[in-house]
Amino acid sequence: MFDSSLTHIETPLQDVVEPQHSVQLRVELSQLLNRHFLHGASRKLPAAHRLWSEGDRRAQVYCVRSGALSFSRMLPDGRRVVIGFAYPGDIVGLGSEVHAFDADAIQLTKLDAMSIGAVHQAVSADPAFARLVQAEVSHALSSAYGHVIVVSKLTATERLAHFLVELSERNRRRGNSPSSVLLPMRRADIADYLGLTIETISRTFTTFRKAGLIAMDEPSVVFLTGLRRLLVLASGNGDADQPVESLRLAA
Amino acid sequence: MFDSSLTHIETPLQDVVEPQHSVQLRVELSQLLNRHFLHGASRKLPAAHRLWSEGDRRAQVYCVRSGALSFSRMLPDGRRVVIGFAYPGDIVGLGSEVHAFDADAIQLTKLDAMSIGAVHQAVSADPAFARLVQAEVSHALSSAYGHVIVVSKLTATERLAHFLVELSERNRRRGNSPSSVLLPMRRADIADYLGLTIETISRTFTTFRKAGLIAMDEPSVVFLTGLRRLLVLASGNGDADQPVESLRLAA
DNA sequence: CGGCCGCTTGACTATTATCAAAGATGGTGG
DNA sequence: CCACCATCTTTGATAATAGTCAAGCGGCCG
Repeated sequence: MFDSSLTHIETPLQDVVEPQHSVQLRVELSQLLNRHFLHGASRKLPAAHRLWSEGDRRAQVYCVRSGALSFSRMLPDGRRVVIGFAYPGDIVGLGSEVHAFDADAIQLTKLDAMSIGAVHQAVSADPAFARLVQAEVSHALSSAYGHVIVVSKLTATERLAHFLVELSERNRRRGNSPSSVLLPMRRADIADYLGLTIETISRTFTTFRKAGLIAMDEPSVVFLTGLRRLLVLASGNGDADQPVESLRLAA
Repeated sequence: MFDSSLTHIETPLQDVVEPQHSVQLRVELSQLLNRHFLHGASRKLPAAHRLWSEGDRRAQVYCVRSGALSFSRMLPDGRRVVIGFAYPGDIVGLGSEVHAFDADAIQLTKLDAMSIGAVHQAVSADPAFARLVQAEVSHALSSAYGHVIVVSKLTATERLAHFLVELSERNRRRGNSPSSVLLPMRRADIADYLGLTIETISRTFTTFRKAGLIAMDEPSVVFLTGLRRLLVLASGNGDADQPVESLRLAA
């Protein structure tokens, strides 16, 4: 039981952010979360409020019920790096005893909390929950690796395409439409997540819009009208294909 | 035992690549490795040879005895991303059932192998080994997070400083001198690791040399003559201090 | 000895950051 | 209820960092 728990770590096929929960695991998920988190304390965190700070000792593990969180870190000179986001259904606070990043609500966010002790108990008592926990840790690892690729080699265009595809994939896995995504975070968060500036983010959105890849009425709702081409961009197919060609022409 | 194993994950204080093995853990380490890896098959991998490829199913877990490995991934258009390196004492192959990256020897590398089954057994039988495994996974996670920061926000100068400091810290933890580092990998590997080009790496080395931060006789041996200033650069203290000032003047 | 590979350096280009300012949007107080 | 203010987003002009293209140097191995 123990042996398999640590080593039986499933890795996503691609540099995708979401855990590739198999269908069965996905089915189990809501029951599991309810079983273990419902009896924990519930918490409501207003937008821009901090759940924990870098250096804090972890006291609770949370399940995001609604809203969204950002994980970020401040460099000494004020530059900020956003490591990732958490959305409803995600379990956050696993992986380290001392938090390595700040966690902030980017919207009004509802969380269910479990104490560390309760997590320990649940892990030993419930193999399915143990798998869930391990899947979350594994997911975090492959997500981080994927993100390294995105920020170290992709162009601004490719990074934003990747970001949108990431959210689209998440929607699809959740049974929602993959052809539109909600952006609960501000442009600054996206910029700091992708290693770019808000101006570049904004300009790239405009480029995408003019190229017919997306449509936006409000900044926080994006319709992926050219999902196929976005996918090509997101995977880093550089200059090999025509989609980029047409994009350059349109830009 | 099981409960603590997954959640009792120690995280490095900083965005450093090496696990912050406490003194006691470090002391245990050699015994542990010998106990569990000595009876496994030993393997000698020539430079530039591949240990595993992306997509391969994991069959073995290895302990690096000598030499060095690189973990990398190829983008569709030929761009390469180096995710990290492994040096003697590192345990590699944990964390996912299907390898997410290629593993290549960058030197003649000696490895001791354990089958997955043996790892499972050892984890359940030996709590200390379980801690070691969990420390490696935890280390990989925080290492990946730290690397995201490096490649997403730091300048070329800061990235290379960070890289050198990383290796210096490793030396110090191992009881070796922190004031010089060996670079077993080629410039191309460093470039792909830091998200830069070989030309930029080379130029930055030259800048460091002219600024008195380092000294080099051969490309693979670097004396960190200005370790203090390198540390400041590595932490991303941007333009706040004088070290960068003097560096700009010297460049 | 010669060719190959890796490192360094130079000239130029290009992508993205920076600086600046003008619309939107949303919330608050008069 | 409307006006004002703050905040966020978009757009424009310019600058800087790193990339690209190209060539020369040096060591190592056949």
